Amino acid sequence: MSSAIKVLLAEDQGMMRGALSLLLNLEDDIEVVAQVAAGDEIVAAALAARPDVALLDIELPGRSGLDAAAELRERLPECKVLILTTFGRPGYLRRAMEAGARGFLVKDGPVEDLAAAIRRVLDGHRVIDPALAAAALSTGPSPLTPREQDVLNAAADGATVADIAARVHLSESTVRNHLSSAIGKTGTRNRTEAVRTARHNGWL
Amino acid sequence: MSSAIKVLLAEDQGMMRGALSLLLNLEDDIEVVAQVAAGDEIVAAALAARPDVALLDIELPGRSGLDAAAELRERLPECKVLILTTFGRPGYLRRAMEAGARGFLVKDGPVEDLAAAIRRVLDGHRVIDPALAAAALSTGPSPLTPREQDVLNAAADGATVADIAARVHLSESTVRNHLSSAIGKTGTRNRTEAVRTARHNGWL
DNA sequence: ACCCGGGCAGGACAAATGTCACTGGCGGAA
DNA sequence: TTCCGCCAGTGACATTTGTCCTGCCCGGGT
Repeated sequence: MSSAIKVLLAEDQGMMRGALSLLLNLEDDIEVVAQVAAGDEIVAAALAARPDVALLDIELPGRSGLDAAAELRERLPECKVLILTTFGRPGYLRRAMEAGARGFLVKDGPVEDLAAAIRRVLDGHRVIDPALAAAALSTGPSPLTPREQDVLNAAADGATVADIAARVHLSESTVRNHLSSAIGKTGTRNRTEAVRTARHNGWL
Repeated sequence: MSSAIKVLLAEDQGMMRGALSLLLNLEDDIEVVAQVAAGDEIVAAALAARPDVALLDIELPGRSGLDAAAELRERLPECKVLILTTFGRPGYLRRAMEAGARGFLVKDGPVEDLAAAIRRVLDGHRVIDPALAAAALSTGPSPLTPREQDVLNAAADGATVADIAARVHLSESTVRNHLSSAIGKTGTRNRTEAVRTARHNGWL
């Protein structure tokens, strides 16, 4: 093989990262040329290593993999992005596509899928679980406005209205209104349930 | 090698399970003789395959790995249990030790640790991250009574007092009392925070 | 025998939460 | 321009939540 496929691997869990890296290197047409554990290291590492494919987790410390994917499209368009995530949330898939990702894998499927997906993506194909795609389409895009997302995020760990207001720099009244609106849009009964379903749909 | 170390692997995430399995099988003194994805399949698989070491995740569908570990000690005492978990919660470590586990690994560390830990555990040693052990000791055991844990669990997804009362078969008054008590013991301000810190400490 | 912790339950009360109506500013689309 | 959605804020209101106090039952330990 004159030129192996160069892969960048972004994954925070050490054991997972190490195992995937070893595994991919066993394939004789794939070479892991960079590994990072944090989202804010992705772009710099990619610019240095010039991978053909970037294999990105979404939930990473420092910066979301989706975020990094969007910047990669600008700065290194020849690098194809393949998202590899624990959760097949409809909103994640939608945002991944909007960020220019070429494929979307969940960490459930068999490992064999991984190398195959990398090759298919490099060939210009898209790799998406059909069931997941259907779910994403049926769920529709997020109904939450940016502020509502902010407030829900701030409310996620049990903060009081006063806490949230301080964190987001809003009046308590406004926070209450945004929370109420988010509860309404998610069809739930309180902020905790609202956070739950928003998370479940990948809206946060 | 006349007799390789026989390992049972319990892990719900398909990609992780596959990768670890392949990886361990690369070691010429280790053989993965059984793989399960659910907690309630562990004991049956172990009785059938008679592994030397059981590598168990904690958070599994069907049944907790800690639970299964306790039963394994009864039914297959010659099989050493090694816990492999995402979260190094103090309470998890404590419960793992009480369930008779011989080792406790978090999925962060390097993959190389894994095979080494398996060999050490088989040799009769215990494998525990010293920092984690210190945290477990300093945090102390769970202050929550069984009922308080039930109620917190039922409250975790945003259920109202009425919902919880119905789920746990208690009066609303009693639920409020248990919640208030749990909030006090965790040093928090509301049920959401109480659930958070109880989870964080591995008390649920 | 006693006390004590856990469990269960009810009532009363203050505080936090969720809802609603209404105001106004802003920017984009028709 | 007018309309509409998002944003920000206020005030009033009903509901929920959290706290505290009371009482009772039980089982284990001293």
